[in-house]
Amino acid sequence: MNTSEYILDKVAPIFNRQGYVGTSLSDITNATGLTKGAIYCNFSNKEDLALKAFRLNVSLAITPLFKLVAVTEGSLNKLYAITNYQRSYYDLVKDRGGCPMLRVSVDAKFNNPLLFETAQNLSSKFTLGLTNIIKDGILNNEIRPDIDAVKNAKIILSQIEGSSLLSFIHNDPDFIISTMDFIDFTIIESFKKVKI
Amino acid sequence: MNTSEYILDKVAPIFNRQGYVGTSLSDITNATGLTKGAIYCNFSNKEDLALKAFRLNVSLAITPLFKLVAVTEGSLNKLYAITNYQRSYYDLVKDRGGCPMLRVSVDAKFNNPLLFETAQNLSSKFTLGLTNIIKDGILNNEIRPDIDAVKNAKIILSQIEGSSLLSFIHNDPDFIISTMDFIDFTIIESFKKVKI
DNA sequence: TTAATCACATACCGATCGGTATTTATTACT
DNA sequence: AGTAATAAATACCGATCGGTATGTGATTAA
Repeated sequence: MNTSEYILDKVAPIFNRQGYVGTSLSDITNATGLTKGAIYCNFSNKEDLALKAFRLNVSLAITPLFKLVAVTEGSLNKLYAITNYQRSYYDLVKDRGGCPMLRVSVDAKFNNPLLFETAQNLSSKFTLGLTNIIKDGILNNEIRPDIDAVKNAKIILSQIEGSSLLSFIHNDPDFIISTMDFIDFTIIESFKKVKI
Repeated sequence: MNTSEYILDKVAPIFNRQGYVGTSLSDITNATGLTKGAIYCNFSNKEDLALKAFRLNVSLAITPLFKLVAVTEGSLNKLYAITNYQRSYYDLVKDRGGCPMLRVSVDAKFNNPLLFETAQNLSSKFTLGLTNIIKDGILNNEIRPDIDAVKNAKIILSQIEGSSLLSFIHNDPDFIISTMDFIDFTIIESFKKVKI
């Protein structure tokens, strides 16, 4: 691990907990044990560091889910893989300040366009991914053809992000657990074709 | 409207858009046209101002919903009143920076315990309110007795907050609309007793 | 009429902000 | 061994931060 990676490793959770404006250069030098000279030798400025820290947080919290979905066969199985991944999401991110996409979306919308756009794109990718899973399921006769893929993708992602937020607010993973159970037993169940 | 109210009126949307640390005293003096002397004559410090600004944001965005629910008769009607209120929520808060409960929860958790606790209590009140609506519905024979009130309250609130966030991220009120339709036609519908 | 009070403005405080120029130590190459 | 390149430390910059002490003009009460 080189110095840049070391800095990101130490700093990424801080950015996610305290936000972009809430994290100062002295927070960063304290956490790394390095000086400002070292920081600015490895990153062009604070925004550059924040952006790469966000990418690291995403690669730890969300990218594994995308990879898991990619290697899972079948639309219904992909959906179950998502809810299953989310069940352990609270433990995964609780010490890092919760869901990075959520944090940056709220934090950066009105004062860091570049950072916000990155989070926005990630959210779009998530929505589109869900939509395509459902559409593919319809094409492959796994999912009823009368299911609205876009609508249901929006509903499911809303539940994922909302339950993540509320578990985070109340230190209660049951918001996620209950919501994922609901997605499994009610939403995904309603996707299934009636057996003849 | 006295000076304190005038300041809060001007400053509350800024706090909600930029967050607590993201809003400086000069932002405040610029927005109000007043000087620091006037601000500190009306509020003891920045945290005091932020807390009261949060309360104002809540009183404009969320309190009306609580009042609407209070004057609505019947558990199912109360639930429909909530989803109906949410349908116009995006327009209600879009210029003010989104849902204040969501904003402060994310923003204040690790650097402003007092502010965070206020948001946390509000969220608890919301969860408890939903739970009691469902419980009352069961007692009054409006809702099936096998419905888990706490679980469903958590699920519904997750959907409300999550869809609000995503509409806010994508400037697309349809996240809220689709999710509220889903709550109406699937969740609340499943609460209803089967007609004999 | 004058003294006290009040609300806000002005002027100032030390601390910290993000960022940079310079110096120093280490490594790599010839 | 000597030199160039690199990486981090040091020292410093102006601007801004939240907060306060003092000044001032209007209002009120005696």
